[in-house]
Amino acid sequence: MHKTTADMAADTTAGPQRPFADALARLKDVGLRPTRQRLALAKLLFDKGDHHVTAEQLHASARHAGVKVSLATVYNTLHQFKDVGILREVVVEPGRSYFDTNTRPHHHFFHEGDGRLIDIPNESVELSRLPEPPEGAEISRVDVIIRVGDRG
Amino acid sequence: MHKTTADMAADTTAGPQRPFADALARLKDVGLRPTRQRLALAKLLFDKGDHHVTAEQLHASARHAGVKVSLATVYNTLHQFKDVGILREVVVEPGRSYFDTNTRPHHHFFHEGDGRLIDIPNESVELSRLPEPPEGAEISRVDVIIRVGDRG
DNA sequence: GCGGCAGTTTAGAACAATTTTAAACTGTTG
DNA sequence: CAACAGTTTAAAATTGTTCTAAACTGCCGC
Repeated sequence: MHKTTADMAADTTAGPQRPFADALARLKDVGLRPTRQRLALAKLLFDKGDHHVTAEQLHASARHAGVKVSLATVYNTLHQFKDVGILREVVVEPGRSYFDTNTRPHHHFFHEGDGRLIDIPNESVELSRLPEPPEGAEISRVDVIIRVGDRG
Repeated sequence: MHKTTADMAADTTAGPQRPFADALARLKDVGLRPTRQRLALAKLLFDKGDHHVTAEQLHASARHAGVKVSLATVYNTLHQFKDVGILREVVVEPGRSYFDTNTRPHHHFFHEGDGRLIDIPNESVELSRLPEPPEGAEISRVDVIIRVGDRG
């Protein structure tokens, strides 16, 4: 009836880019138990290059791909992946979170018209002066968000 | 019973910094009818230097100051002020919007521990290289958000 | 001053995104 | 393969925000 975890791990016909084993390895690496839903979500997230998704979008593509997973689990999983550092959260719009599979240092264009988020490679932005952080605090990350609109 | 708008305009005992007339003038400038609640909110926002508030916080300080205003009106007013450019919206946390009374170009520290937002003067950040915006789009704003946490 | 209408305010309902809850399920370990 | 911790789930709860329809209030002209 259901595919077992072993069945899925054996399935090499799956992703267009990276083989399934990578998702398994990745989960083991970060110490998350490789369950059926985590493996499936990891595959959807990491088997097709850098991109951005909302929880709703990932849930939709999972169901679309025939994966039975609840929205709550998608939220849980996204946050776990973020906590262990294989995913990064980007906040650009009030009331909606995007998750970015690119965890290398980089920045973003945000298109205010259609809400699309586009990666900017780190080297394309040069920050030649930064202020001192407030007393007792240290910088954890610098986000540059370039908001764009359609040319008038 | 109630103070009239004229009564409020005549009240010079009010704000610690700028006189009330400024809020009135500001509203007239941007073409918003100076109602009792808009005047009171403008005073709370602009009479005490640059700062950041959420809708809930502004609502709380209004009621604390004895101003009778609904949360819906606070939201409406914040958005109107933003639309006419005397307020700016800053998005740093999923599910919560901050409004900034400083509309000059500048950036922010965001303290991940306590959710506090701190202004960074424009000159303290130098962006010496920026990428080309995507085809057909133009840059409307560049936000630099420096996320900080307590030193470990 | 006063009538009246457009612009405002409001309480409360409605909404959307996200989180929590408590119970059922499943990987792993012995 | 039993058992327990970790995981998933549907459903309810929460949170922040927006909408709605009705009541109210600045302001203009007389």
